[in-house]
Amino acid sequence: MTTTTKHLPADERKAITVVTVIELAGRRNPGEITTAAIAQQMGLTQGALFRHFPSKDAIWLAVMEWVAGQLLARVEQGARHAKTAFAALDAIFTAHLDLITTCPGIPRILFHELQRAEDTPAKGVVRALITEYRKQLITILERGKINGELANEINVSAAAALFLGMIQGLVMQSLISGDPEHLNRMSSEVFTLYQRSIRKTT
Amino acid sequence: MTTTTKHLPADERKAITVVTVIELAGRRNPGEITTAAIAQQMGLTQGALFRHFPSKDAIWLAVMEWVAGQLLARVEQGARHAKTAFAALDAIFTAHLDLITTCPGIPRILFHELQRAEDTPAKGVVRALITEYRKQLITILERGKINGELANEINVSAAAALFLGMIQGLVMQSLISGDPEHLNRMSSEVFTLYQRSIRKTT
DNA sequence: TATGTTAGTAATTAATTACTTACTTAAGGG
DNA sequence: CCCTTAAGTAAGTAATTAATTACTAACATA
Repeated sequence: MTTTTKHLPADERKAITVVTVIELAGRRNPGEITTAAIAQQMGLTQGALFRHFPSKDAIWLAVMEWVAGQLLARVEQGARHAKTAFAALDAIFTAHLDLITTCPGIPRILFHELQRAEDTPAKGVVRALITEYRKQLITILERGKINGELANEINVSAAAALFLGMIQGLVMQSLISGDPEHLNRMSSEVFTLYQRSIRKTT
Repeated sequence: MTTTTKHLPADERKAITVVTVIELAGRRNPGEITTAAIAQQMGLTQGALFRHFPSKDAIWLAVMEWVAGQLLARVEQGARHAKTAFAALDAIFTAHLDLITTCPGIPRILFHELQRAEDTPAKGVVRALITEYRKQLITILERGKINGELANEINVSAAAALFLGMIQGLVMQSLISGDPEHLNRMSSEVFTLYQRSIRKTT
């Protein structure tokens, strides 16, 4: 029996808050997620949230840190356990899309935070996330050049940008079609094209 | 002398409203643009806006129609005056980035509208825009296959998705870096990669 | 010039929002 | 077993927002 007590330790409550926000972001505009909506989804009163977070921005910060952690962990694991550069890129691509498929709210949250005009701490976390992601990609791409997998003339910075754009494009397409299955159907075809764009042509 | 009277004909006032919103979206989060802010930027009182638009959503609808018109006009022109498929894609790519550079608010507006949960009329316009854009791209790509410019084995639907993703990726990168110049520096390098992804390898 | 219409103002309204406060309840260690 | 304290409730508050209202100035034209 899961003793569903009302009072939870702070750490646990914080963790639940984060996943609740991500779940809500999968269904509605992140900018329109109110503290009242978060609380209701958790079966809590609105005021209770402010026992654990000093402000709404603090909630967003916690969410971003969780997302960044999840995504970077997958990227790093993909980068580590792969022999070739292509295998590494494929692993990262798959892991990234897998995360997005399980948590459709994540790309929406990231987009929304980047749109904000103010330089919030949460935005800083997103910026750091993308910067680190790019760095990992560039390392892999340069390794691929040395291996002879990739053409020497390609611009690795552009190749990293295209990699991220490829994922974004897939996300946008599924946002438009409203069909999350769209993502899985298209992804392998698009990745094939990406490989063509950087591979060495013998 | 440009008689800067206060009273303007409705059509003119509507047009000014649209460009004002786009200009504001370049500097702040589209979701946080209030009717008061729009009015202030136009040198008008807030209530006056509702003489010309029945609701705020109607303002967004007008903005989307204007954006869609601008973008599709450029796409179609790019498609028309080009001899080869690659030339057409290049023309569209350049025209699209040019529009974004002059009006940085446009991609932000489109992203924001796609994020919204409700199915607003404005969102419908965006959906139609992207659908038509994709259709044009696919036509060009298929023509390219027949020409022998493109490899026969490529998936044109995926190639269209990658084209849009490429632009999105560039926009996102410049959102992150906060540097609009970043876009121009990177764009040609990324487009080179895109060409590699679809061209026939002899 | 008289008259009807369009476009404007200034003030107000109802709803919503993040955040606060005063009080209550449940945990759990000495 | 009690008592401190962390966690939760319920009812606020001040600020902001889209939309409305009653009124006025500018324009068109017969």
